[in-house]
Amino acid sequence: MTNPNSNQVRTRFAPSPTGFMHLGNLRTALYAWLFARANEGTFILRIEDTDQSRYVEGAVDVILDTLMQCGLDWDEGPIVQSERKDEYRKYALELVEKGLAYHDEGAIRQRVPKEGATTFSDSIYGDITVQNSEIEEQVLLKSDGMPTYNFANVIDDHLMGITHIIRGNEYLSSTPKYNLLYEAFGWEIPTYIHVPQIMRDATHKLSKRDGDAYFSDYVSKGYLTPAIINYIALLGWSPKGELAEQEIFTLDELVAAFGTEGISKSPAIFDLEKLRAINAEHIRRLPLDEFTKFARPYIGEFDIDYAILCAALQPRTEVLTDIGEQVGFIETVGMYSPNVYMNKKMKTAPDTALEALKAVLAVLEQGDFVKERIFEELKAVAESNERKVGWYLYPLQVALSGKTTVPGGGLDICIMFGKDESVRRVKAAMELL
RNA sequence: GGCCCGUUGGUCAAGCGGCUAAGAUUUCGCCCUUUCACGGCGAAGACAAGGGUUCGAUUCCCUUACGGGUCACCA
Repeated sequence: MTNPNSNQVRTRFAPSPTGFMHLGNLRTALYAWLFARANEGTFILRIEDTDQSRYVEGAVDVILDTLMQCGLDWDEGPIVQSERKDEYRKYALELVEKGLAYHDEGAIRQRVPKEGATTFSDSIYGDITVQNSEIEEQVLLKSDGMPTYNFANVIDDHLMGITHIIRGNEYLSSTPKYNLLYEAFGWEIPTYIHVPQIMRDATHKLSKRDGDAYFSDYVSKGYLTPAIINYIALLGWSPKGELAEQEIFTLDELVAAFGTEGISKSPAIFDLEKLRAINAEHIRRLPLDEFTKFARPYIGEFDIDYAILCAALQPRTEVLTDIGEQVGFIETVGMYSPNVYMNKKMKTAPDTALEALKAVLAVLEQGDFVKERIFEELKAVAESNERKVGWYLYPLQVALSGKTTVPGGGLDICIMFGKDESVRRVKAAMELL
């Protein structure tokens, strides 16, 4: 594989192809990638498929596609463990020869000293000591010839020259076993970086059965990939120093800010509200044409001014799926109660609407159909009657949409529709009054 | 249950022996405003409990409580 002698940082992401991409796994991949990139190191992808019974067709593609979509490019791999059976067998037999492992019912087990203790050091949790009597003599090579995760992991991490092992802290308690293995082979022990878990609530992990644990779930729910990455980066890690206040990050900014000092020891609860807020901020920061590209599929095809609509939609969209409901009035006004004309602040009511719409219609029909002109003239009308423009514009909004709230002002959607459609809708609304 | 790990507002979190204990989000006010948003300003809300150590503990140590992880020929 590669020379294990280089001093360069080498990290890896080593998922099992068992289904969709879990957010916890994705975050681990993100940290490993960030650490490699932040240190100008190498990021390696390895597929841990030593349990054939758990293999899911297409799962490897999901892993590759997700990483690519997220911008987590790998420099080496994917290395597939099931293709390397002979390698593991060789090392297992070497241990047997040294007397550090033994055959047991077709499998090969690690021999663990009965006495003494094993101490390992973790960058996040510090030194952890475990009595050897607590460590079980685990299987290294299964009777089907495949290595166990624990064994293949050590062999591959060494052979691939991994310098920093970044993984979930569910592996914390099996780490002494790895050290014993490294020592048995006389290999250098890598730096361990165990990261805390992502929880659904105080007592449950974010798990598959909740239907909200997978990356793809959130993409289909209208979240932007960079926002998801941004959010999960912050689950268990926070920037230090001058960047401590920053919360919105692009992937490049994360690379610049990332460091293991910022990784937390305690688990983090996944909070949908916060994800929404971060997603909303990412949406607001999009250039209008970018936002328009994302928004178009949620709007549909109409003869309207999309630039006006999308500009109005952008600050009002927290997740892309918010859009549909906001634009429903474009296709058709639908039924609505006259009470919709009631607005305390604008001092409008069903019985003031007709007079307002008459005045509006006159202004709409007479001159150029541009926002500034229409607004100025309506304002003049309003002032001469000692009223606010809203007294006219709010009824216009209702006439055009049948809604109490729309994206943008009444005049904005009027321009968005254009003269013909607007006049048609205003007249239709007046018929109902 | 044994072993290991953790515990700052509802949530994410800063803090690393001396602070009126940051910030974000959420909620609620006010301002801006052609609705609603966005934006601006403000408010509410936290060191799990008890012992030590110390002139002084959110910070260090111990105990308890609570939570999590792990004890597979799964990863």
